Amino acid sequence: MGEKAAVRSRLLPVLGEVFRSYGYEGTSVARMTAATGAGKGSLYNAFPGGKEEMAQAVLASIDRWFETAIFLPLRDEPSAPQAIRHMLAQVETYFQSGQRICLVGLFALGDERDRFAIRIRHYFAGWQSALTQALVRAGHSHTAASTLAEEAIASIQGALVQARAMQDTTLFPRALSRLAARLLPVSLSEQPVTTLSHKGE
Amino acid sequence: MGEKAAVRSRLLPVLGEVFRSYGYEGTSVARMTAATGAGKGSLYNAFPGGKEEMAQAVLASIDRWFETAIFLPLRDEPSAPQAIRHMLAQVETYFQSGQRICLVGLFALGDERDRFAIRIRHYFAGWQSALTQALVRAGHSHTAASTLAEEAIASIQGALVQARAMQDTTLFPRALSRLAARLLPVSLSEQPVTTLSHKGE
DNA sequence: GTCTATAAAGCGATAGAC
DNA sequence: GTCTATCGCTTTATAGAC
Repeated sequence: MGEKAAVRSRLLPVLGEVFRSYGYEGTSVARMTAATGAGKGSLYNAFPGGKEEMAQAVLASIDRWFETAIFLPLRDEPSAPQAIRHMLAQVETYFQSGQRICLVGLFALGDERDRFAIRIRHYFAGWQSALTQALVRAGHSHTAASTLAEEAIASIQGALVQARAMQDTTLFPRALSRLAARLLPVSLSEQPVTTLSHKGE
Repeated sequence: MGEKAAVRSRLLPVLGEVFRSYGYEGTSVARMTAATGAGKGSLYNAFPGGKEEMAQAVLASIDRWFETAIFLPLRDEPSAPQAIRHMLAQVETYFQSGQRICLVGLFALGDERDRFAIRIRHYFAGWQSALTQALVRAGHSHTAASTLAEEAIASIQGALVQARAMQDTTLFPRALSRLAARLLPVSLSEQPVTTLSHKGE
């Protein structure tokens, strides 16, 4: 069982990229074997539930990554502005300046929303909640913070759609730097966002 | 030929909703026949290029609708604020308060982006250009208007993703009313956009 | 012009050799 | 545990009756 879990976690990142590239319906087992190098037998041994279990596991691993890398710092980091800057830097890296899409957002738009509703909702709600907390600690009222968080998440998701539609690699970083200006107090947002690579949590 | 075009335009709206519901890969000919009531023969008679031609035609019809209903007023309406209010009202209706997704945005995120790149880009670029023109007429500098237009389109696309992810029907109208506050001068934005319950932030 | 029957290919998933 | 062969089933697309 421990061995199976090791194989799963080795396959998960690759499977994630396949789902990202082709969507849920467009991802075939043939494409998975091509991308992972593993045979059908290995894939079904690691994920007896087949394609659906693979997608569920991929979504869960994405959720875990965001939880530890972004949400947790947003909730716990003593300096709220630093946590927010950290979020923006992590988001820029994770989405590769807009050249990598958000799989959760893709599934949210499609028919897959119903199948993966709980995980999709959990991801967006977790982000909203964590960012709201950071904004409250940064001095905003709760209602203002909640609104601002909602706007920020929509801006990120929208910029990912827009950047891919326009095939403009400058668009997503531009959206993030505007976001920095809106989320951070003026005196603090003067530090450039993109260049500060992981100031830590 | 004229008859064929009539059949096409009768089928297009239904095919559009099927693509919206199931995505490009998820849309099968069987689902099309079920939704339209037409047999496979009729579908392939109207669209000899099959599924791809159908999707191209759907995207073209969406683009035409936005062009006449939204982009053209944004460019030509003498009162720029009125054109912008008109845009927001049309967007709210078209996307059914966020319960209907943007097919162009869905295709932009997926693998379909490459196949339909020109049309997808044309849709987003046309919107960006028309809204920028309206904002310039409303008194913004060209660079400010361009930035604001980019932000507005991202906010709309992002709010559609977010609304579906959270399954929250109040989210999209809320995003639109915030947008009204940002795009319109204060004195003019006091007029309600639709029946908006939120006066802004 | 619209239908049904059918073809050829690909799909997810399983079985069984090793 | 990993592979290949294979099973049903569905897919897109075509052919031909009407």
